[in-house]
Amino acid sequence: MADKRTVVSTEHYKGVRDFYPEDQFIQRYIFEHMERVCESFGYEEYNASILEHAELYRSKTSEEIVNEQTYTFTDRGDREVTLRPEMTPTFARMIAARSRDIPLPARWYTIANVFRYERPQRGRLREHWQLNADMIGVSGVHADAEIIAMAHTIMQSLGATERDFEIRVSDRRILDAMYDSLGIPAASRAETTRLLDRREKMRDFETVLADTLKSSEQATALIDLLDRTTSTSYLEELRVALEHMNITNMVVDTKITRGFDYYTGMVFEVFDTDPSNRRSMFGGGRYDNLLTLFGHEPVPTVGFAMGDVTARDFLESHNLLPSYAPATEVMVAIVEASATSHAMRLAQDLRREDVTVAVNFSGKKVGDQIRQADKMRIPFIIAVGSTERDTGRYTVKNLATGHEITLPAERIADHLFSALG
RNA sequence: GUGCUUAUGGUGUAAUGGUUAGCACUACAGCUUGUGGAGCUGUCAGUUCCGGUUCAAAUCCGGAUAGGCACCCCA
Repeated sequence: MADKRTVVSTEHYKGVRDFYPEDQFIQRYIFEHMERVCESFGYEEYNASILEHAELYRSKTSEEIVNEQTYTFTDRGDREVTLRPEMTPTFARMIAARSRDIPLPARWYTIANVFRYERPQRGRLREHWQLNADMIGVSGVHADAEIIAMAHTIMQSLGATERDFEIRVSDRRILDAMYDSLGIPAASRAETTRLLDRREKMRDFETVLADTLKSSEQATALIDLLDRTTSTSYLEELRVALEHMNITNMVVDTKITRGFDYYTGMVFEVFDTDPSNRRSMFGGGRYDNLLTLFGHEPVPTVGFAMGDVTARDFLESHNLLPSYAPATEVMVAIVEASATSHAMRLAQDLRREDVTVAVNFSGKKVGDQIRQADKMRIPFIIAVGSTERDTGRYTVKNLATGHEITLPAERIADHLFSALG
């Protein structure tokens, strides 16, 4: 054994994950469903570097997030660089940079990894992947409905039914109207909104709110207004639009605010209805002013983001995770070293017919090679030795059923595809 | 950043402060020259790290590190 002091740790960095093949399989399963749904709604895929100028996040996000919750460093050319903590500013930047060339409305999506420097806990890591889907250039209830419909369709494509989750919807304009009518100054509105976002988790909510507003009368009046507001005509229009698309698990919940300053209209969050995991999984909303950050005129935009960690937790708790299957369909077992070249040639011929083939060079006994294929859950095995080389006929064994069939090389691929469905 | 809690072979676990730290799985080798999933045998491999208390520490104490949970904050 090597000297302990010189050995490098096999542990991954704090708050990030290794994706072993079984993990990556699930990751890919989730991503493929997201991609398929987005593209079925006419969304185009885009991407960008994880590195951004730090200033991109300074103006629109709070001080604490930039200073304490991002990975920011100075590069060798004295530039402040940040590992993207979210995708929306990058999306807005890309649109603003080419706004003359991009026909609006545009529908874009990406599945990107984002980073935040904080203490990891359940559902919150330092790196996670999230789907971001945004429609830019259209305002109104039908665009809002489409975004919610995509979130809904993704949940269904992953196996969830409407009983498994609910879509809680509100509208930032409800709050704005209340702030106006109560004469709450612009300066304390953002903080008040963030406070409302945490309302359900707080015990002394009313006291803190009165403190923030510096007026217990205003606090009481605001709470009273909120509690009496069950819906708005806009949200009811939205409900109708969703019901036309057979989406019936929307509920109006004026307590949904989504903490961020940039939302300007509809906001929503998707909740798990399982009593043991009754929490917000992901959400989104309308933000019509983000392009002004780049000196651009406002452009109406609505979007949402869905993270892989919460998606995986949801699938796990609802027993919806797929069971692992490798991409490899066939293992070619070499039973005599003299047949190795012949086995590799066979594998190459099968690959040309779109069969995925791994050749086993271990030199172990056939039984052990079969055992390994079975353990790796490879469905078929073909043993190749001098007999096969000389006759040109191969025995294909289905490891799940034990069934064997002997065929000439050119008929193997067809047999496999019909057996695999 | 704060608090609570946990840490034993690769994995999962066991061990009143007192034998050589036990068991299962995995891996590897063999019983077994071309058809497996079983069985048997054997091998590799562990008390996270640093310090303290004690005749004696996996076990008690302090610190570090890492994981989990909650707070803070929420993209």
